[in-house]
Amino acid sequence: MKPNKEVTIHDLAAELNVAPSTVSRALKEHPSISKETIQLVKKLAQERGYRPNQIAASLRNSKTNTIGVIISLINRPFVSSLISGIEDTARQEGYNVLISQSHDSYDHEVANAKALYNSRVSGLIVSLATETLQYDHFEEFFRSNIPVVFVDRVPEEVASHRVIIDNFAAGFMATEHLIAQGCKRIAHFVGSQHRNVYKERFRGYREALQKHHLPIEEELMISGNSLSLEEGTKLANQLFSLPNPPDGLFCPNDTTAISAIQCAKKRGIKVPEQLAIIGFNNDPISSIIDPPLSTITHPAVEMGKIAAQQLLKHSKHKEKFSHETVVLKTELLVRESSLRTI
Amino acid sequence: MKPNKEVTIHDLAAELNVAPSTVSRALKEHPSISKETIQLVKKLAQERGYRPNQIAASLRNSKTNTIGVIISLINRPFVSSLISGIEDTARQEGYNVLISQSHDSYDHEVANAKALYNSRVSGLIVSLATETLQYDHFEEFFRSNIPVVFVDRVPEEVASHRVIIDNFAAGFMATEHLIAQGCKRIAHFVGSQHRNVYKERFRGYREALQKHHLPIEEELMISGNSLSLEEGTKLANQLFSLPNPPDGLFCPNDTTAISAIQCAKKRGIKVPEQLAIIGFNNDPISSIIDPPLSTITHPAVEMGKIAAQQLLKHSKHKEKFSHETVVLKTELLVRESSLRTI
DNA sequence: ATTTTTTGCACAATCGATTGCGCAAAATTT
DNA sequence: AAATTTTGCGCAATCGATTGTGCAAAAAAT
Repeated sequence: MKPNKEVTIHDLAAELNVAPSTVSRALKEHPSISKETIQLVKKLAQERGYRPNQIAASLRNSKTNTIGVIISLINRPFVSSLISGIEDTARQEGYNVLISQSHDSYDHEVANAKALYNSRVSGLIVSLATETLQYDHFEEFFRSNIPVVFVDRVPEEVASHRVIIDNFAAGFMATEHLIAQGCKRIAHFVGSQHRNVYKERFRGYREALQKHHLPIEEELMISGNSLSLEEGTKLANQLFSLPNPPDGLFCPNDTTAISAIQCAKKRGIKVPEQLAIIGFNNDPISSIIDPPLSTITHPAVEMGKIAAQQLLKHSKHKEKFSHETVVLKTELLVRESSLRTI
Repeated sequence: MKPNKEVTIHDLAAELNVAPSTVSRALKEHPSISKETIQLVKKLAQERGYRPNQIAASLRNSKTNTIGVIISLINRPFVSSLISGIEDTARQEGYNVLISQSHDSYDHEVANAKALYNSRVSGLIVSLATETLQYDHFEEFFRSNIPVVFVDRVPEEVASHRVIIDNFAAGFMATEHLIAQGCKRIAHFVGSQHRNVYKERFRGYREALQKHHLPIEEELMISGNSLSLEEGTKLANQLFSLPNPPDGLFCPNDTTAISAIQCAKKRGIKVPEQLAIIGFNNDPISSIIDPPLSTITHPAVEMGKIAAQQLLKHSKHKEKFSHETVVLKTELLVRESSLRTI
């Protein structure tokens, strides 16, 4: 057995005294090839350990059977679950998944988009970087008719395929829950207003307050950026130092909610008695912390699956420009951090 | 501007009245092309928005500049961090990263290996599935001289490139720490003995006991499989139901340690006073739980980086068969769950 | 038995970049 | 001025699979 040498359709063709084109068609069971020839070719292919060269096929077809993914950072619970969903679905359909991290930087995102475009991906799934405000780097995909599906963090200005949740409704629901628990002064960590997710959650928060005739107070809306554990601690300290501290807190992610709980503990603020807290995402950690964190479920794996399905549908059937938006359900998950026995 | 039509070196060549080969060489600053021509070509390439077609280059070179990755499941903290490290390093060098999940199933792993092989990846990074006991599916990579680097969960029987930690030393260290805290009956959740990581941690545990003349008791070594949160709860309950329960517990991952802490809490077992617990991995969750979990640090991101570096080194220089094993440092991270004030 | 249709396959171009070989013009040496 | 070397670039094959076109043999229709 020669090493380093792959069997090609030419080898098979030569051995069977047929043309390479016949072998190619036989392997695909093309109707213009007789059953006997098909059997023969397939048998020999099996014996010789023939493996189709995807690269050659990709070149010929200008199609790679590869999905490109651009996300912020893989090692975040939501993101890794999203990718997990994408990968499972794509691989079942025989597609490969190429991933790239933007690290929430616009420049990285642009560079990754270019790289994936050059790699001739069949489609692209994107969850935008926090920084991203313009979307020119996706234009060439649109022009080349390569489907792009945005997930979770989507552009508001661009007509596109989307898989999202109703962040407004979720924010509203979370806030209303705190109100129902008797909270009168409800604070919010305000995420980057560039991104739909934080913007909408914030809007939901404000409208819930309005609906229930609670005042909207500037000092209770503290702006963050990365919404990391560290930043969460900073924001929480800021909040708890107010002369008139809040009795409820809606965090736009679980990470900062965790920070808030820990910070509250240190200061001797009782959760949920003195301060009811609710997060967002249902990260694994939210069920572990003490007290367990109330949160909004976020169907990450399912989002990934659906995004991949959308992409494959458009990639295969070349349906053009029926920009669909899929909105997935979220649920209020009440745990102890917000549950008062009134 | 025509849509759907990519600029090729032929287009550039035609416009400049030179041969495509000249364009190709000019773009690579090949010495046999004059400086002026290089300038000319590069300028036009820029203007026309030329993008090299990786596919065509890959076909010609039988090289894809793509790294394949096979891991168990992306949405685990250790794994996603590992991939993050791989991706960062690879992309800096202009490589793409193709990921696939084995879901800890041997069959999936084999299928993914085949798929990645057919995609002609330039190299492969693998962390083995729990189930995997034979390694034939990597043979074709070896034969084709495609570098394979095993990370963390590596085969013991196959000569290969490896990036690992010293699981034995870590297990020993963890156990000795519990002994130093005054524990006399130290339990261990025994992971799958197919995998080096759990096997070695277990061995470290036993040898530490021996060194300090503590009895090795069968009933304190409880075997798990998935080592999931759910399984952890089961194992913990089993352990705590012993007539003579342990006063120390070394878990081979943080997940089961978390389960154990929660289970202990429910039963009113005080951690660390009655039961000192130490985990493994330093998952984010370990610092959040109450009491904070002592653990062994596991340099996931760095492992990914080094694995990618190893791979790229071998991929580029085609160095053959100098199977290196890189062993990374781990540290004992003492938090409250094991810290007794003796 | 001849014409028409169908069947089964071969030929050759194509996808786009790469590279060994070779040739002519320019530069250098004698 | 002639011989030699160097410089700069073109030609054409190659990587492996795909596919439109065409042609001969077999099958069907007249």
